[in-house]
Amino acid sequence: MKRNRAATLKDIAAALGVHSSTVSRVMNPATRDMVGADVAARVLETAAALGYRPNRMAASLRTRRSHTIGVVLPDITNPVFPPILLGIEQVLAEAGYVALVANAGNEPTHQQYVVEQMLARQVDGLILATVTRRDPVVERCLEQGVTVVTVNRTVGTGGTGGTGAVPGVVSDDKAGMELTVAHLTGLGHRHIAHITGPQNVSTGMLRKSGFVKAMQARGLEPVVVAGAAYTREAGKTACREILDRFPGITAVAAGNDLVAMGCYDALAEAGVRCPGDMSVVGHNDMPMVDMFSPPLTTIRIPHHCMGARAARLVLDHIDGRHEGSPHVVLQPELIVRSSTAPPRRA
Amino acid sequence: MKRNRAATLKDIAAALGVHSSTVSRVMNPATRDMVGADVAARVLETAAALGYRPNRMAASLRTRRSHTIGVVLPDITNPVFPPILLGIEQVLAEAGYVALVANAGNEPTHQQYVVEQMLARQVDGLILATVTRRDPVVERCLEQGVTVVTVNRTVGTGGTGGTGAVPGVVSDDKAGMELTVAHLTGLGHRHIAHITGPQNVSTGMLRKSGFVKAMQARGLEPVVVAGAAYTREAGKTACREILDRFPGITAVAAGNDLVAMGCYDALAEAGVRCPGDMSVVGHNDMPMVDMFSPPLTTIRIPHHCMGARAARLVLDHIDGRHEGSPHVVLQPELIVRSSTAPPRRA
DNA sequence: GAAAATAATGCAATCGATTGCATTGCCGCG
DNA sequence: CGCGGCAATGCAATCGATTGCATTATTTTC
Repeated sequence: MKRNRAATLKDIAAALGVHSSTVSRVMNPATRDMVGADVAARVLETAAALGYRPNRMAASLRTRRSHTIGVVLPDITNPVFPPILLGIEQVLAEAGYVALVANAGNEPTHQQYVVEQMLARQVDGLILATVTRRDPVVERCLEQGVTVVTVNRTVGTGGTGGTGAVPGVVSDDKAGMELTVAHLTGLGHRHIAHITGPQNVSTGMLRKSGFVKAMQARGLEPVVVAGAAYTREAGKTACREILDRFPGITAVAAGNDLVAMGCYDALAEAGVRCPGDMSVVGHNDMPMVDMFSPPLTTIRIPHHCMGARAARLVLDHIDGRHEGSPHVVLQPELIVRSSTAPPRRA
Repeated sequence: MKRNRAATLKDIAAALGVHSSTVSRVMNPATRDMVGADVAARVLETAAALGYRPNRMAASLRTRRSHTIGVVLPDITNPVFPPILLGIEQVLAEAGYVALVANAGNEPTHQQYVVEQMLARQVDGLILATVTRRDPVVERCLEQGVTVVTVNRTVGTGGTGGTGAVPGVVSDDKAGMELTVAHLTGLGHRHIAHITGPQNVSTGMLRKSGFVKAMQARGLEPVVVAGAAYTREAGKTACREILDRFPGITAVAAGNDLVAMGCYDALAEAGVRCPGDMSVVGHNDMPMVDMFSPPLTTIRIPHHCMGARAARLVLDHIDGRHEGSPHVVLQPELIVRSSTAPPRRA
């Protein structure tokens, strides 16, 4: 029958006949040497004996530092996010921080609600994977001086790098499309279509403009079909449209892997063979796309690294280290598998 | 140039010439009617004007309720966990709670560390997806009277239901194997092997014993091969072993879908065709297994529901509602796709 | 040997919200 | 008219840890 209240600084202090402030100093390694070595030793000892665990909430209230970072995702079920989250957590953990994670969907009002909840819990910063090019949530955070970093996507229309107003870590989406087009034209394709992602998010816009630019640089006509969303369903619909309206097309550059999956669905339905009759390239290199039939050729993005860098960015910002560029652009890589082949008649 | 400190109860109180306790009562809907309607209205009004956001940390310190639940996962990168997390979050959000999520791997010392971090942040309860049948982390939590619920796995060896000492939400693993064996024998298979998961976790043990029981009930010889882990690599190794040591086997019941993926690898390598020469059944129905070649026949587990029920269980426990059984066993479902077929010569 | 510097520790306010209890004012009822 | 009772609000302690300042005890220095 033990005490059921957890031990506090005061309990330890009382047990040793010292003041709680002394115990506090011992507990913090940075101030430990302010107190005598013998006392410190005894404090540590009884702290262990009592199973003392500091109440970080109380500390946070006083210091205004919660050592907690809010991570806002649109949908953890999308396989690109788990590796990002993993990277974030590893870096945070090393620094003694933890992540408050929430799925906020795509609705700004709900996203705002989620962010409010996090702010009410005094998070020291936010990592947003939900941002649109012009994002009301980000704007509110900026107004209030909240530290915020974007990941995977960026705010602003700008070039590859974004506006710079909000730090962020992204893949070089334009470069990714250049790789895609280079690969496809290298195989002999000349009639290539791109199924876009949503144009209100940076990835959707940059991949599209990257595609157009890469095609034009080769003197080819870019065919662009709008995808309604980054989903399998949207990919299927868009691919059907290509099959109907652009019979000459021999290759599809999908906005991402989910969209590519939808292409597979549409092609199978229409009896068009991949890669025999139609090549498909994805974007993201989600786990398991190598198991598909055929294994998907796609653009690999360093997701884990992306999360890690984003976490480092927030932590740096919190500690006042505004070192280097606030914007990190990672280079993607082409992974050639079996969904691409030379066009039937070159 | 506004104030940079966030508005507090006192600020509102000062602005209206009332006491902060009055403001506090207005802010809490439950105590709102203790104060005059006119005053309440004015308080609400200036709170909005000042952009007041309650500091939940301060409230938590006083009330000893953080409205935060710790969720401990072995690896968010495993596709079974995101839907569970989604289910958890939805239920928590409805109740005004948020989730503190951490990947803790499989090492008990690191898991313990992660749990300590969460406890230090005063989580109101824990949902553990990491538990082994005899779990040191759970035992420590129990000692300290921490509310804990397991999900996906359960502690204890017991029957399907587990020991009952720790509430948990699981799929009926034995029933899942019964479905698998019934399906396979229904196709005409008589020589079936099972690649187990780790035997120190409940799913590994229950699926194995479920398999053995289902086979014996049909008078068939159960062939069991130990898988080193729930990974693609372990599945590949174990499947090779089956090919080598048990040439008569015509079907494999894999411990989970990742293991089934490994089987695909081993079969492809050995030039054994699936489902022609060898049928494969998975377990979990991870997203995208329908894209595999061939699409995987597997056991579907209601992951989302599992997470939701687990969250409800913690919340009930926190609110002192120990209603109903602390153990929830969900029924799995067989999803027949194309990795299973009658054996070559029945 | 006395003054000054230094080390070790105690004191008390503070962070922001909550809540049991005390106080004030008003109303109704006999 | 006076008192019980109720409604509305103020008061102050509290949650647990942190930290600037004050107070001792100890050492150094001249």
